Amino acid sequence: MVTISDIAAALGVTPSTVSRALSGSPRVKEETRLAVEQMAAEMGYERNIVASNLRKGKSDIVGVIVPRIHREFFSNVIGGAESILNAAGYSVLICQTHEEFDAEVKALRTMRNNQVAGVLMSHAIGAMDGTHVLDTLGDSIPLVQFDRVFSSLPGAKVVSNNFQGAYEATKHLVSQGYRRIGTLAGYMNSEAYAARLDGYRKALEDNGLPVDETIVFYDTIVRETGFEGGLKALEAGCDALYCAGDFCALGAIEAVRSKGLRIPEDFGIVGTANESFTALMTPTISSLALNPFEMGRQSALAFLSGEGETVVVPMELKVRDSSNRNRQLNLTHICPK
Amino acid sequence: MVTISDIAAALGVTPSTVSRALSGSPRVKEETRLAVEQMAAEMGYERNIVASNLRKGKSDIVGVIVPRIHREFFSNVIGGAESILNAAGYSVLICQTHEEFDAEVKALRTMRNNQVAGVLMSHAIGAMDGTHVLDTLGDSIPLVQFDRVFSSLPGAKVVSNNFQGAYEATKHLVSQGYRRIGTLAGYMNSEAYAARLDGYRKALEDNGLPVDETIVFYDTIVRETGFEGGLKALEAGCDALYCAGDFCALGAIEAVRSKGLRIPEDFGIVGTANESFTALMTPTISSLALNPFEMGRQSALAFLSGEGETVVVPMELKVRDSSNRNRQLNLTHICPK
DNA sequence: GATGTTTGTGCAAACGTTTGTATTATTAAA
DNA sequence: TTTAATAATACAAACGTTTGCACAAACATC
Repeated sequence: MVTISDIAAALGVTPSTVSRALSGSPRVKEETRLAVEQMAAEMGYERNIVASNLRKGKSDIVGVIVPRIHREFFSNVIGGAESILNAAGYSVLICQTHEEFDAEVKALRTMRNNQVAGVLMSHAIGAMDGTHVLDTLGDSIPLVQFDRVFSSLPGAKVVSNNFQGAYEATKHLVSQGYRRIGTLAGYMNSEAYAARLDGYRKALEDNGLPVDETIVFYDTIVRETGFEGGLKALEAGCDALYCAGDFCALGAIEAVRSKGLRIPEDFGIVGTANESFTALMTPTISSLALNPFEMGRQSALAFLSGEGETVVVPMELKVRDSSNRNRQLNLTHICPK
Repeated sequence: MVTISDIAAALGVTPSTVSRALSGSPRVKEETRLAVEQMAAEMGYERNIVASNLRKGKSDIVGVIVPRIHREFFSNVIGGAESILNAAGYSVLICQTHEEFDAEVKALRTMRNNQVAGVLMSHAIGAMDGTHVLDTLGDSIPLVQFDRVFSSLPGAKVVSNNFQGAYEATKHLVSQGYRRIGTLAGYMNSEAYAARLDGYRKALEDNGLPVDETIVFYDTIVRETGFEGGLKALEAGCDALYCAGDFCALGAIEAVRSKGLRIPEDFGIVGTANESFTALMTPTISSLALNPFEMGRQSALAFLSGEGETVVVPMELKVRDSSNRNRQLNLTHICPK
């Protein structure tokens, strides 16, 4: 491995001059810089980042902590963050917590020991509050939280606009002429789900429809509970459902079909998250898209800017066949061109 | 930040003793080790990994380079690798290449500068051979390639058993009574697709069916080309298709349906990759599953073992409704319990 | 031409750890 | 009791970079 000392020796200068030349300090003559740069290229020099980091007490590595890398949402967040960070000269160190508190603490410790320049994280379900973050990370490492955030912690936060999104989704169902719109609401211990429920309620109110608590179905997240929720909604006379997840929306669709009803003519469905399968089903499923890539970008930008503000990333309603009564089913994917 | 010198000072010993005590060297008295450990805990000491790495010339970071983090396959590979590496005390540094050669070189350089303990990688489409890897990485950093490998490069390789997998998939179609089985074969400049085609051919041969080149449809990868391929297969009198991808299988299913035929009664379909949507469609799509998580695990294990062997990860045929003539459609997902 | 100000380099310490060698304390053998 | 062996610790250099300070040369000011 060739070092700055080697370059210095080759040029008859000192390592400090080489260091300054390579880092673009104004304290070296233009001529010297050129000579150094040329020699560095010639000798195939690459700065030893580890040594540099030790000396500077900072690294160009940013830690990202997520519950699970291979969940679509998180891998997209990582992709978004990486796109910004890489361009800014940072690398990304990944840890997953598998939703466990202990693993989250361990991940934070890993980040601190590696002296990362900052940490972007989304908390494990198992983490009840944020005290462990401050304890482990100290206050010298900037923190950015995304999606699952503790407002008690300092630093920037990047979240989805769940209220507004659910409001739009519900309003869309109203605009399509559905009149008894229920919801599969998810778990209320999650802030995100609670906000979606609020948005749903507000949309009904604002559009002159009654808010009927008997057609709010809680704890419906996965396909099976979505199916059950769908059946209950039918019994309760619903003609549409805003679903706080896509898997439960899928279950609900199957429930509606099992009763011989048509979608979207007889029953409308909007899911949430824009999972990739929603665009592939027949009918395609309307979904309120999270924007994980953008959340990743915003998290990275928040880290780079160093400001501690909260960024709200809008959700986007993808109107597809399952809620679109006004036009023919979109069959372009079945019969291309 | 508390250092080993602080601990040493507090105990009236030297930093070297503290270092040895903490790393479990047999050259310190049991009594001293205990005292050091206790003091370290008391003072909240955490080893500075950067300094340690600099001195040792090695780090406990393993680099992973993939074309795109948020592709399902790769994020699962990363998840698998991380599960092994984390347990072994390593952290994972991620770079993506976006399928570009230049980005791959940059990623390799990042890895080298960070003095990673090893690199696990899958090459970008844009990389034509492996010379850049050797040039950039040198021969001191162990390399493990997975999925997209250059056999010319040294080190371990982890690949899927495409030949065997396609063989099994095709044999399965034969066993279900299909007799004119075509294939949507994909791009032949990819080793993986070529191997699948070979496996398909061999299975037909071994089962006494003719290998008919007029029902091998090339360059069919995405949904649209799959739809076209499906139509052509119907015109050619096929009653089944082995598809080298899941998206083209989806297209083929839509083509079959557009002609009013039933699946699997009139026409059988098997896809490849086990994309998550295959289990969610109606009917569910049989698919030849890659095993990305296991490939990640094997890559990490290959790195840890230091051996340069090639590991072949078996593919697994997931028999679902689209090719299963022998039993009723699997409706458990529609009507739970 | 003496004094003050830039400008460009060199010197040397520092970042926190690890590790080969030297030194001391302890024990065993003669 | 002396000597040899061993055990435990101290010493000091190293890893490669960065950076405050010192220093010299070049230039400007009066």
